[in-house]
Amino acid sequence: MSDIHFPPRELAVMGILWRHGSATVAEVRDGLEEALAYTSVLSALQTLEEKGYVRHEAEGRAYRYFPTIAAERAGQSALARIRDAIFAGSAEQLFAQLVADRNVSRAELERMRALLAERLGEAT
Amino acid sequence: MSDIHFPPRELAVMGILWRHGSATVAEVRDGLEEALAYTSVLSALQTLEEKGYVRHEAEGRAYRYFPTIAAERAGQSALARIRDAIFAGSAEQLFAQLVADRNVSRAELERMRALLAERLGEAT
DNA sequence: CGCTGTCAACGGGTTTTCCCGTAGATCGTC
DNA sequence: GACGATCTACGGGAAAACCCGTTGACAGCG
Repeated sequence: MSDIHFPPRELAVMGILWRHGSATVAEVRDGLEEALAYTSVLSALQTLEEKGYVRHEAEGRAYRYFPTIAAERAGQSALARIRDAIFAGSAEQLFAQLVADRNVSRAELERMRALLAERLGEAT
Repeated sequence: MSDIHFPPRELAVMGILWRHGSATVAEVRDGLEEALAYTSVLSALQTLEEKGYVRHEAEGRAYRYFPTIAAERAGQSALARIRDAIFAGSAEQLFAQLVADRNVSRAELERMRALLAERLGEAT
């Protein structure tokens, strides 16, 4: 039910916070692919805070921003949306597309297999 | 590089086109969860057409709309984006989140396993 | 022919997203 | 204390997304 949706720029910012755990405005700015003005990054953070996806603490003279939503939860929501809209509700089709990517390493595929075996081994 | 991104409403519309292969305005409207005015749906289709994600053919007095982009391609792009932003670039983590969903059936999991075995069996 | 229903085009209003300049506060330094 | 660097708050402009009313076209029907 949680209808979480991040527009492109805000998602990019959240991505950096998830990777780092937390970050200052300057750190987010450095992490961003596109070179934005300092105030632009700050604005993004502020709107995210307004939406409740982020909070901040004072750190010295600056603010340190923390995600208030776990990456897993955002991921769950995003995957469900993609599954339903793009893959006609089929997790299997989604998976097929995922592993069709030539860039996924053999090691990764093997760990997926292990994960799958574990999941399949569970009691019904 | 293909930076495909569909805002929520447009994604919902595309989803219906992908499911049906094609659809008239009325059909899209019926398929949508939210009850929108006819003209609102038409507008969405027209902006999608403007962006080149959709085209139309005359069908009787009405138009029939077709997606011009394959669901697989949109899916590839969407998955890459959430993998990078939410799962720190790890397809494995994304996969873990996918199968963590209690709603994926055992049958689906088994087909994933088969798919994975096939993919792993390929020559390096 | 006139009425009714369906359709696409158009335009406009509102909200959201995006980007940044300016202003004001604060800290360290000379 | 003046200066420069760094930071947040604020506001505003531009574009995108969203939602729909109105209009005019056209087809079927009595």
